[in-house]
Amino acid sequence: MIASMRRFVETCEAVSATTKKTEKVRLVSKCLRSLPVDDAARAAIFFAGHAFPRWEERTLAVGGSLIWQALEALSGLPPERLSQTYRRYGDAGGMAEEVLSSDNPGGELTLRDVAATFENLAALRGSTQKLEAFKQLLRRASPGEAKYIIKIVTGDLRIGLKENLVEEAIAQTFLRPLDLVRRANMITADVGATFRLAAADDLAAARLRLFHPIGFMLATPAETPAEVFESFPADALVEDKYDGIRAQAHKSGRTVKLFSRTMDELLEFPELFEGLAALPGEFILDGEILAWRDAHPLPFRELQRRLGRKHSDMWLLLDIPVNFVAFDLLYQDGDLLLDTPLRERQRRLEQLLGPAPGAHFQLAGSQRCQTVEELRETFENAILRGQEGLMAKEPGSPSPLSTSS
DNA sequence: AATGGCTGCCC
DNA sequence: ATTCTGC
DNA sequence: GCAGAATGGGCAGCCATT
Repeated sequence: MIASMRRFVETCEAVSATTKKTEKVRLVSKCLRSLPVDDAARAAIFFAGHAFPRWEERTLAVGGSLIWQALEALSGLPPERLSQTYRRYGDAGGMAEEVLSSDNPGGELTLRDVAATFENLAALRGSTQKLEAFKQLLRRASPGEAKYIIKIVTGDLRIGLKENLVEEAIAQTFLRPLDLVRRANMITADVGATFRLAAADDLAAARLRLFHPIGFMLATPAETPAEVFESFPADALVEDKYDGIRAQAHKSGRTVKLFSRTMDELLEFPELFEGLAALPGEFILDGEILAWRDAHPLPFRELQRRLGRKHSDMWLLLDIPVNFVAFDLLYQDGDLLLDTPLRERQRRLEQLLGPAPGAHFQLAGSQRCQTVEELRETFENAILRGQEGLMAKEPGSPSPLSTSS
């Protein structure tokens, strides 16, 4: 019985060695199948290049510098040699594998060990403590294991495998419909949890939890109005493309939480909470937070100054006012609306916000365009109003496929 | 107390 | 976020 | 056309150093 971390590394190497997606999926599936459920769930997260489930806010705060220091200490090599090796790989993981002692057979580490060390690293304070703990982990690892530990720490395996393919591997492992797997993963935002649900044949039971962010629908760019109509032949619903911060608003009772696209809680905009709390019922809104003054959006740069602050500064709060522009309704009073046509979601959204959304709130004005000329005009108009571009959506689409132009 | 490096997170 | 690349 | 890889700018907080 080989230790689970070694199996993980062998699979990564094999995945890296092929360019075929189906082969990658097969390899990952085989690995997941061979592991006990707890380990497989951890492996699924690691395969996706994450140290923790996506919805979690914990971070390791171990970056290039700390990795460098650890490798310098463990290899005993001079910085020039390290730089040389780094340049050859362009990747700290690859560098580690070459630079660390190949006398170290490793092979004893389990995925559980690695996960436990990540927990520890996240909990430790200060780079000094983190460096020590990190070096200890690498000392227990073979060069190959160190390579992938570092890749996970830097948040990217770079072996042509992303969470998308891990979802496919999960579907294949248990012969579940891929849609169901993707849906469960969107709801849980935790590919390890998704693995468990699939293993238990319980994917359909994945339940939305308010105040746990769900996956965001991302946009794909389009160059011209004509391209938009290639995607949506009939007609398109068009909104301004806002240059702000994408945010998901969860509300139930008097409780309100905002989440960023990376599923971190946004605490920097307290003036938005009251208005959201005052709206009726339970819901999840999708929208954009904009710096906004005198009926005009401010440049993103302004808004950015309010980001990342632990304590909201009253001056800044007055200096850079914000609005929440709602453009979608993903959940309302027990109904998950992911499969509901956009028209219907927008109808419910309008209803929810009412004719006069409170201060700090706007409903994204969506306009229907049926010809290329119409769309071109709307686009030019948007630019004149200081917008970045347009978002185009298909009225009947369940999940908003969006474009800018 | 001030500075600068590092890290993370927005786009 | 954008841009590039390989399939 | 797509998914994945590679890259960039700018901000704030935290920690180590001085």
